Amino acid sequence: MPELPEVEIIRKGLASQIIGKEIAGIDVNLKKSLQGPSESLIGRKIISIDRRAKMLIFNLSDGISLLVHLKLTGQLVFDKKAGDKDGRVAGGHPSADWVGDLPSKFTHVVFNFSDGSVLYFNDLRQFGYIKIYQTEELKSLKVLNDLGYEPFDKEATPEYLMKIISRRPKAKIKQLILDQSVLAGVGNIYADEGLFCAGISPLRTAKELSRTELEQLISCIRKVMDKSFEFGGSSENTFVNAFGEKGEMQNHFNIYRKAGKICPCGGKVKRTVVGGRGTYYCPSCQK
DNA sequence: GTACTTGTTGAACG
DNA sequence: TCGTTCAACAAGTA
Repeated sequence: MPELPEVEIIRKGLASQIIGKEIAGIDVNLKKSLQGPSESLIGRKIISIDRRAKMLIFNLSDGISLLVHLKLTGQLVFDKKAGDKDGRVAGGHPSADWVGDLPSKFTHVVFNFSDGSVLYFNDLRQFGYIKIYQTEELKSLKVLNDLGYEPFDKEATPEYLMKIISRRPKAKIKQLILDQSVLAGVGNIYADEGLFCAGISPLRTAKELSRTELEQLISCIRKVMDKSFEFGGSSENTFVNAFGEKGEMQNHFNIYRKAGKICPCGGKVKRTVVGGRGTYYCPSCQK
């Protein structure tokens, strides 16, 4: 499930390949996966790719933008040549090809570029989407405007969090950092890993945290995300980069999905539920 | 066969 | 109006 680091990895990978390419044709196999007048995209070029939280924004020529959310199982995979997955490997990377032949039965949208290359949108659980907008419309789009600062923004400070906490005195710290209007781009994995790194229990009421603890937490979320960039993202579920390759971060989790395992501190990792989400923590070193 | 998982939205509630 | 809780979405995995 792509969170901020994974989406950023996809953004970089795609940007290195498809900037300047012209859309020659589009196959829409599942209507809800591509919302809007798809025929209006024909002939447009990809100008740039931005990321906001866990969303990607493709800016096309003539003031059109695509807003892409991969949700739980969405994938964007680029092939240099349609029907030839050897063309998927860029820069000599060995193919950890886990996606297999494309299109597959989970390929819902296919962008065919004028040079014969292809971009596949695959989504096993069909929660993800690509929406077509006028670039201008994005400024007033609720899903974008409601987002809080990202963990790497300089505005993401303990004071920023304290201000939010004062409005939400009952919220548990994990619920707050998972809330996209608080820290945009943080998902379940990096919330748990960040809290573990900071030695803070996900069950703590946010209001009880000191300024120092909040500072530690922010720096820890950055640290685990940085680590994920290094390892090419987490592929615990269905994440692959733009070339269909898995990341390695899941082999370096300290706490996520480790219920019953022994924590480096010697304690036993527990699973519980916070805000309706599976939550992993070590009661002996997270206070 | 059944429970569970996951991010986000939207509805219902106080 | 605001915060909080919870169902809904899909489909594979345990």
